[in-house]
Amino acid sequence: MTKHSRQRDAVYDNLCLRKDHPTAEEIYLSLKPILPTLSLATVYRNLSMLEDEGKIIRIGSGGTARYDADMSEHQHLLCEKCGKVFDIMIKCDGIIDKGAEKFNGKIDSYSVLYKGCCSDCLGKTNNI
Amino acid sequence: MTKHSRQRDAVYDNLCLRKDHPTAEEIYLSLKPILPTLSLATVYRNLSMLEDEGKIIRIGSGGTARYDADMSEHQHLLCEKCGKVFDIMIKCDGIIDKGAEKFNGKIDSYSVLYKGCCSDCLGKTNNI
DNA sequence: GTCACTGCAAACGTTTTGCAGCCAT
DNA sequence: ATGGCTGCAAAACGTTTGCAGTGAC
Repeated sequence: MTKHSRQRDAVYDNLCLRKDHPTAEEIYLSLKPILPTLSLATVYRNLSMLEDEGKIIRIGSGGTARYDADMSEHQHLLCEKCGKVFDIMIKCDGIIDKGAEKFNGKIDSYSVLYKGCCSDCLGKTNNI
Repeated sequence: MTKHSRQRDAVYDNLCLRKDHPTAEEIYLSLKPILPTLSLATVYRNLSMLEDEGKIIRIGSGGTARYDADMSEHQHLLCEKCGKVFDIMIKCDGIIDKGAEKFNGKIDSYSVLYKGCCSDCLGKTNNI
């Protein structure tokens, strides 16, 4: 069914190598010099496929979607000043059981999104 | 500064009365019969204002934003079959401290988004 | 009377889709 | 040679904005 393509591999490899949590367009811009004919639509298509395959996750933090190829259990923090997303490497043991006690259905997964301010932005003027 | 308006009160009241977590358009459609001249842009503008005032929260569950006027501490579950959002009334004590231990910045808030299947959808055929 | 508010329409940014051609299998 | 993939352009989608006019204070 699924064939390989230079473009799909490039999108996945690019995401694996980066520690930030790029948007589709950031991936596109980063690959464009290497694959000059690459189209943004192809990046979107491949990101969806990779997400469906469970190889990457989409972080829906509000407006623009960001992506992450690190599938180990961890959570994210959204810096409300600069909009960047940071990893928080914690496991929340028991949080699914806790939720299941109060919910009359099946819980498959959870994700925690913290909001706050990253250390870079804290360092800059605390004023407006 | 902030004046009252029939439209803003209507949006807020509508959201308070509903137990589902409507989108902006669902609120708009529900108010249109009562306020026939109401515009979708006004609903969006008022939802943003109410959010800024801290009277409602926006649930960013992926594509379309949903809103909730219940400001008590609770979390949400997104049913992956029907797309509805359900309340899960739990407090995750200590989860901010836990995150703060692993993050070099300031954490203001957290939200947990569970994914799974609601009891209604579980009841229906488990097949595709 | 002032100024925040509304309605409308047009603009916006992100994401999806239709299509003809291409390339991996 | 098949059919999943690509690039392009256009469309779709949710949301925001500019503007002239209205209504709350």
